[in-house]
Amino acid sequence: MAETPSRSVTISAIAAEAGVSAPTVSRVLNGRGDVAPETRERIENLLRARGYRRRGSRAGGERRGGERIGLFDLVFNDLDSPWAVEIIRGVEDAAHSMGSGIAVSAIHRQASSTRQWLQNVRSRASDGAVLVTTDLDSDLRTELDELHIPVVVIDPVGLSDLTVPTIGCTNWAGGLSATSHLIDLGHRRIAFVAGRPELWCSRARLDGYRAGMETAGLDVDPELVVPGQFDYESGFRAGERLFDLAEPPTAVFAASDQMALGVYEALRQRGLRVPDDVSVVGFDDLPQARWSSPPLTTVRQPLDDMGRLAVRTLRRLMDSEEIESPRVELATELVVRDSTAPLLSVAKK
Amino acid sequence: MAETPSRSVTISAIAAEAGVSAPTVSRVLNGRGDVAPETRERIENLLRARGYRRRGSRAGGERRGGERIGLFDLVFNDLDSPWAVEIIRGVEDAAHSMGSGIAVSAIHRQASSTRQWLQNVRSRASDGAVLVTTDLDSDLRTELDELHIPVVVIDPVGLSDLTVPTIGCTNWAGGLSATSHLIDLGHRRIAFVAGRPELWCSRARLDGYRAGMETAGLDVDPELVVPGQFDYESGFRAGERLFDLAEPPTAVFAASDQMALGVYEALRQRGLRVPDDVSVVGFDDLPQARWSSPPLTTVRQPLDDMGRLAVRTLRRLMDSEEIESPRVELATELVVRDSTAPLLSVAKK
DNA sequence: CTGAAAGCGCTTACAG
DNA sequence: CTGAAAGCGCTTACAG
Repeated sequence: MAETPSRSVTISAIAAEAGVSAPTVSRVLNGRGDVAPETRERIENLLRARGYRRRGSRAGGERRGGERIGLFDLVFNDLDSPWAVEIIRGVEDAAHSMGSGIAVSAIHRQASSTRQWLQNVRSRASDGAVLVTTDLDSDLRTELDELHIPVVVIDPVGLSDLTVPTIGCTNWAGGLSATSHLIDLGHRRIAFVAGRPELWCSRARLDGYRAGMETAGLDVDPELVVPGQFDYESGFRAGERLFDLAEPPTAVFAASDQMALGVYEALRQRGLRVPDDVSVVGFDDLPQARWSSPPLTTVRQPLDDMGRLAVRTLRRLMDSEEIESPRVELATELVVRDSTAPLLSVAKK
Repeated sequence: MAETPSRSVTISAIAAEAGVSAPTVSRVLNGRGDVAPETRERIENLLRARGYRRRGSRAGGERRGGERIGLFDLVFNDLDSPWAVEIIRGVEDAAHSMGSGIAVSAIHRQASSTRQWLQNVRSRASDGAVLVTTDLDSDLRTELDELHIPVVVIDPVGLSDLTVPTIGCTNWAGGLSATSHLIDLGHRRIAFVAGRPELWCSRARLDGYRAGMETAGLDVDPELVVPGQFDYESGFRAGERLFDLAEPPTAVFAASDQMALGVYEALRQRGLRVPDDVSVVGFDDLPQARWSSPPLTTVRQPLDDMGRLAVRTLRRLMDSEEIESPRVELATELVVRDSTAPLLSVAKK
């Protein structure tokens, strides 16, 4: 857990601890050349370990509650995630309404770049960071700890073992509601297109699907559970596979909107119509779900609310208030549009 | 034009000019209570006019080239623009590669909020701002000038009279290429769904369409030019109108992807198929163009490159280098996917 | 490569 | 409501 640095982690404090003078520490901080390598390293370590942050001439009495910069970091693995804007909107909105700004960045792939990025984050000394990431390796964790700012992870994907507060959504319940909706419409042969198998959310959505089927007394035909990777392409291939089956499904529940749209395309190429011939349900409720043809019935992940909650949690952490729970899951909600319809000729096995 | 503030706009300089002592200016800056209203106002005006920025104890010699904070502001009117992520990605990428971060914000609707937002921007004292906006009223312009930082406007929409550098794309040429593509496929009755009429880009795209038609010796049937607002809904209504015509078009060129997807839906509801029955072309190349069913042929606006260019331009402005031109337009490019097909039975009037 | 000294920009008690 | 004084955190010549 990143501890808020006890105030007065000043240059002279560091200098004293390192057994050098303040000017030397200053030189290290400003990347000046003339410092002995060992001295430099010793000081750098101390700087990181103590969570030193530039504070200019905030002299005299301390600002209560630790000084605020009015800036949060919002960090993505990659900015081309389809979720990105939704989350940015929520985070920006919450930050804005408490008078703060947000610095958005992406950890680009190369390791060198990560280092540079951390350097940036450190130098802008924001009040806290919201991470949106599927894999948070332990190196990065350590580095983040050394920033000594509160961190909250938004995790639409379901991470397992984190010591940071994380915000997710109810994947299992979402899977269940999508499946029940299709069953209520009379469907019996319902396929499931899974997400990336290494992520917990994929498993939770699958289990929700199974629970829905079993509760309705329906067997899950293993042929109808096909793998996917959350992206359009894998949804398309899953669709091809399902509708080349001898006995194809009458409804498909895809674990992401992108895959659902891939299924659309596979159906279109086979001359099958949504929802007349096949019902399709997605998961996420990305903006394009509303603009697809037909508009997609899907399980909404409240990404903007998750962003807002992340900022509020950060705020509480900054104020050293108690957090109720290290992991909070917001409710998903089934949004019924036009891609699902009652099964006309109830084709039972 | 925002002038880079001559260095040493210090608290004491302001104090001298206002005829008060430094502590008084300090009090104003920190929103302390005990300052006479007139004094406060006088000082505030001076602060803004001189472009005062907190500088902590950057003592002695000046950092050459004006000190860098390593942060750019990226400002949207609203974060729910479908362009937002693309631009964010480009700007983040360019900023990242020059070791800077980006602060993303939205000017929320209320006037009070704008004030608060400006306050934020001012206090984070970024190195420059990229604005993405369709209407930049003159009040906001003045305020921005008073920030004394370089500003570049990304304007996918075609503003008219600005004294700031703006970056756009070749709307007219894009309209022409889309239209020519359809004509090359044998289409003759080609409809155009226009964008928001008050924006220049709408006019440029329309003119490109007209130019394409006339060059091919085709008359533009006024019935086939229908109004739109760039959004999905208006595209849908335009589609309904076009295909309720006695003699409907065989191809539609919509001035935005969102409207093109609306046209898809109108066609679907009428049992018409894309591209078998009707060819459709969009404009923008948003991510969802690739994931629609069928994947949409569209005119690509290089939004990410526009973002990158904006940052590079800002950089040059910061270094007081010359800018080639106050307005640069990047090339659009026709991306052919599966929503356009040759007209089988050449139906000539 | 390092420190003692001087100095900058800013802020906070403390008077009035 | 305001200023003179003291002081903080940091940095830059300047010696050695």
